[in-house]
Amino acid sequence: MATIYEEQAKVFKAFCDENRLKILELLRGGEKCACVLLEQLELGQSGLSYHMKILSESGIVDSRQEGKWTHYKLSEKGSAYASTLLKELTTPNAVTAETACGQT
Amino acid sequence: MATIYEEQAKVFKAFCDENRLKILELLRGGEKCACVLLEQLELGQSGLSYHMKILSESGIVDSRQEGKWTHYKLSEKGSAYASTLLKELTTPNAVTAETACGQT
DNA sequence: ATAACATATCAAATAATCTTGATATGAGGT
DNA sequence: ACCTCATATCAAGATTATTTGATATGTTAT
Repeated sequence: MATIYEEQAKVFKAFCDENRLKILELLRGGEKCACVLLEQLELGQSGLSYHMKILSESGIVDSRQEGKWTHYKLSEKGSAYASTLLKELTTPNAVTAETACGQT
Repeated sequence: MATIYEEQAKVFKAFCDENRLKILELLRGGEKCACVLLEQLELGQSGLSYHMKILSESGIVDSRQEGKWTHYKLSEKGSAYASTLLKELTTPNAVTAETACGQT
């Protein structure tokens, strides 16, 4: 069972690795087959598969099977969710008052 | 010299660790002194310092010295930048056309 | 200047992530 | 059924991140 923090972290892991950022950059150009991604990256086949799994699990990328090929694209829903989550995590909530040093 | 990808990844590392997410959650309640954060987390002093450094370097958190104490708070600027960056990284750019499998 | 305290840095141990090569799975074609 | 190809999974090693305890730095008070 994953904590809520682990769930949230999973979303942002998509953006925390150089190879994954490169993959996302490629996907901004539209849906791509794994074989096309493989051509454009300094990555072995199993390495690409590893990163695509992380991207998929983050929700940022959607995949679609077409015969032997797997196609990947940016997920609008996933991206919107990440965006919302980021805002949530960085927006002060007025409820709790500021506490000075030493106070409980 | 860091690549642009490393720079981008640095921003999102803030959100990729359970302890840092807890710290951000606390900071949503307003500026906090390190000693207050320490009380509320399952972390040693050096561990807290380690994570606060990562958060500061991500730009998401600002720090302020006041005598012996260091106060931390969410950075509006940093959060806004992260938000913009996330959008950038996940928005299709119309320029590049989609490529079918096997095409260059 | 010295002592007491808050925080930062360092170094070593541990844990998590990433890479790589080998093998497994699953689809299509013969 | 068998072969080929695309992708996934596994396992081992390499790399990077995190934790922990010890020490260093810098501030305030005496």
